[in-house]
Amino acid sequence: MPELPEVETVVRALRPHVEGSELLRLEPLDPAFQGLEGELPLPAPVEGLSRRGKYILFRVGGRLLVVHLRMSGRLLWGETPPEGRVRLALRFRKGAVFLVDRRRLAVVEVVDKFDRGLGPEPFGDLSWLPEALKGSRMPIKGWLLDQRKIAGIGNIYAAEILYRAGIDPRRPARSLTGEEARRLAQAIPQVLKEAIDGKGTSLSDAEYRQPDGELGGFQLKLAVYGRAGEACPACGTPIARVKIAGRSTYFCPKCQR
DNA sequence: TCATCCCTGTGG
DNA sequence: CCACAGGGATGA
Repeated sequence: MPELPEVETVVRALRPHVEGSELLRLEPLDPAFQGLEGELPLPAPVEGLSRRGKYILFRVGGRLLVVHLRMSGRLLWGETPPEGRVRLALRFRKGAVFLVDRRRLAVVEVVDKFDRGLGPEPFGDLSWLPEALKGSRMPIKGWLLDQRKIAGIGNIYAAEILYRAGIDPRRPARSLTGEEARRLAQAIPQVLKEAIDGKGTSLSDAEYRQPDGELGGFQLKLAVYGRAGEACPACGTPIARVKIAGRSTYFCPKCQR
């Protein structure tokens, strides 16, 4: 479910609640998380809350509590447990962070050092991109989804970014011209920032929520994702859907070449 | 570089 | 009933 914009939205919303607050205890409500509590020297203040790619990092007592929401995880802030399958609670004096996860795919662990082999964040100077694409025969869509190459892009935003850049998602990465690669390098941070401004994408109300339970807003601005058969906003051509690397991929066959 | 699997729920 | 779902680790 959550890609970078959703994870960033979650981190920004939780930060004022947890940063500098004392984490009192970790309650595993799902057996998979038993034993996690012993890994942290509690109680201890949360020294920092940050995001790297799609990972959420709580710095506590010199260690890192790492959360990845995968497809269906949510982090909600509240005083009492929310509806749904609550798997873990991080208790503070004034409330708690609840991990809700319908599919039980979310991952939580405690580490001393965070190293997942992630590629660079998709912001700032992306002038390295054109050169990086040259080595790969992967479809450009698959390349964008590979977290080792660039961190944080998922299935929705890969589609939206390639639409914005006017590039066919099936093209081998190394077939992009310098001009196309530069368009891509522009589209990546543009689309992601717009999605963060929109507080993320909630496609169905069963999935992504902000920590206060509200839906995101960017689903209203999606140009192609989930819109197979609908008219391209620019040219009216029906949006096509194909599978790339096992994932549904949406694009405009006329605008994206 | 690709299928397969993890897990559960929903929608066609 | 089966296909599919916003992610990613794994092994061929």
